[in-house]
Amino acid sequence: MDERKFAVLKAIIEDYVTTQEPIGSKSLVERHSLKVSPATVRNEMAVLEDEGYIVQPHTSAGRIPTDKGYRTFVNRLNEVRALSSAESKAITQVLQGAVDLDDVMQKTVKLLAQLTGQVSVVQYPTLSNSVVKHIDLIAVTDSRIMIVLVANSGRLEQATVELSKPLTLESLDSLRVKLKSTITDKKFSEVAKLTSVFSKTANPTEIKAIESIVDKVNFLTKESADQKVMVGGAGNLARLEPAFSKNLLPVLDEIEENVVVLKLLGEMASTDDIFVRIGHENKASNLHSASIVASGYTSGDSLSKLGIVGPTRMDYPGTMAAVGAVARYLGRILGNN
Amino acid sequence: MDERKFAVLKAIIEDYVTTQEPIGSKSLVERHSLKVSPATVRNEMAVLEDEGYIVQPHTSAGRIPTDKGYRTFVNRLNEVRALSSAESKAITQVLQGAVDLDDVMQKTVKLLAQLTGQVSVVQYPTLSNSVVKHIDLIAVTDSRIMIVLVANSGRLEQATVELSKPLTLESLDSLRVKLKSTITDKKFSEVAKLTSVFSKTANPTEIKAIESIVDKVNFLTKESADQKVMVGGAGNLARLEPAFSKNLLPVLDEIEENVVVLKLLGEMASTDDIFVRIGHENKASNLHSASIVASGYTSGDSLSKLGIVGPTRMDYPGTMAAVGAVARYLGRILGNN
DNA sequence: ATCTAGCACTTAGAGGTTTTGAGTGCTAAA
DNA sequence: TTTAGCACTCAAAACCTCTAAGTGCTAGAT
Repeated sequence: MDERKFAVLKAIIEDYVTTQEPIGSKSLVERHSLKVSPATVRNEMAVLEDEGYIVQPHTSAGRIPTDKGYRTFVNRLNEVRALSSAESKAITQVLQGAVDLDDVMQKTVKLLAQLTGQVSVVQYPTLSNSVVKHIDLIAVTDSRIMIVLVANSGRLEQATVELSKPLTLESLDSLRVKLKSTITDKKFSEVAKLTSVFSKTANPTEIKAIESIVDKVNFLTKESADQKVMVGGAGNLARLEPAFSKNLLPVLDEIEENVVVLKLLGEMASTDDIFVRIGHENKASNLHSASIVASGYTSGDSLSKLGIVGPTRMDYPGTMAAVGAVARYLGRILGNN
Repeated sequence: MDERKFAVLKAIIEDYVTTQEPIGSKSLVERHSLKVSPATVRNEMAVLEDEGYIVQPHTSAGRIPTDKGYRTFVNRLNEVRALSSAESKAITQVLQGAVDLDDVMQKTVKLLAQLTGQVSVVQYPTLSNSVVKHIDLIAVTDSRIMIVLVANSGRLEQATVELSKPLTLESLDSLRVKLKSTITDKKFSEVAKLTSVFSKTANPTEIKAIESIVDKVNFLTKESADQKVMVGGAGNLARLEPAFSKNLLPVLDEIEENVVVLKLLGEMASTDDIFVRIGHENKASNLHSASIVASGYTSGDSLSKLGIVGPTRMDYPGTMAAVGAVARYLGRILGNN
């Protein structure tokens, strides 16, 4: 595609994104300082339409971009726009103020939603490559044990176990010590293997209690525990056109279920590039009018993901810049460098 | 207000809530088995309008309830409708499956949103009356200390402290032991007082590190740490009329800030009755077309709150039943009886 | 003393028509 | 290759009419 055609496509996309209305040749020439006449632009537009980059909603209307149009536009954005200094300042300030991991995640998800005006999703740092930094068993009542597990990434997992018979403080202590020495500094993915010997060596009367505690520990360190995400800016949905949010509502409901989101994010490239999936590039048919902009972020040795979901008609450069910047800062904060 | 007038008001409210359209005398008589003619109903309606319980959007239209109308309707609901057995079964099943407090809160907020179809808010169990069950200091790296604090209610608080100079493992151990013995089984509200002596006795080279750790502990146990809520069902906003959600959007933004919600909930009666605030009964003017249904719930010795925000035109009996039931079950689950 | 049938009156909104204007494609000249 | 000019298209705005659901009032029925 030659330079001028692309300029026209770009202008159409930019105007359409802001006005949300089909763009005609005349207003295009006016708003952008293209140095040709509307008639020339019309000819270019006809070609662009033939080639599937734009369409006319009806004969006498202007043009709107197709998925293909957005795609080539995004592909040509060789370099991601830098955020304004105010924006990047905001990011650092907000994230710096966070006290713990949950707080960081919450602030991040909110930040992303505000910067982009879309629904945002942030995955917790994955555990599988993490190392157990600390484990503790706490008797909240005498038959209710709370397990606290801390990863070197700072992520904390907890669970409570309800025992059918109370466990004496002594055996809880001994179990704690044994667990601690066995799994501290080991990878999360190895924990289940390491604890498998526990049930054999235990005092028979306590075997059941110990088993259920160890089970829970294994559960917490299992892959599935990775599947944790935070969703934010759901209110932004209401700001968008009803037609769109209607489509997306079921998705949102599922988003709160985490599973779908993880699948979405999982499908994204696993590098820390910014990844964009536009309209029909999404497999799920209820996302055919939606785009996803995501990026990986690294914290220590784990790679996790974050991103936003919005209508295909969105400000890609701005959104990509925001997603990229937030991913970068988040990695920095978590990686502590 | 005599019996029949109330029956008419009630019928109008019920129909209006479902159809969302002004209700006329004829359709009223048809749908409800009032044993009088439309003309009679019309007379009653004229009186109800004079007294401010209902209004006509325009001369030739039916009537819609006013805030006052809803209010008297709600006040006459002397006994809260019981939930269907399917519903209460769902509640127990969902809540029983939760593994830890965060999970309980998240499931609760979601449940409430689904049952009522509104935006829901649940406050975490307050800490001020809780007792410290456990405290631990964990060196994530040598200059990064994580503090873990568990309340007898099962609520867990964490924070990380970044030290300017690393602390030796020995002094960390001694601090941990000292902290543990000082504040375990003490009320959260007393912690700050108890730790105030720490800075005097500490080894001068470590004084700064210890101070910042103790500071953080105090911060975690301070009242402000109480201010934690979870919001859910924001997607429901998009389902409601745009006119309404437009009004409520700024509120939702703030809701994510927690502060407003807490204020809202705080204003509610502190008993565990179900509390309803309708339209203009809300002080905030952007809530003038919204109603709040809330209830306190008790877990152990702490009283916290939960509720929903929706348009004035809502199914009060159903919503009140749901809020009440969820509050009751939540208290039961957390109180562990 | 109530209730109700009947009727004249009101009016938002549904349905239909006209007008407008932004946009197009094509042709022919620059 | 670009552009001015022009006939053509069509969604949406503006306007108009008519309908139907609703009302209040009056006078007769219970």
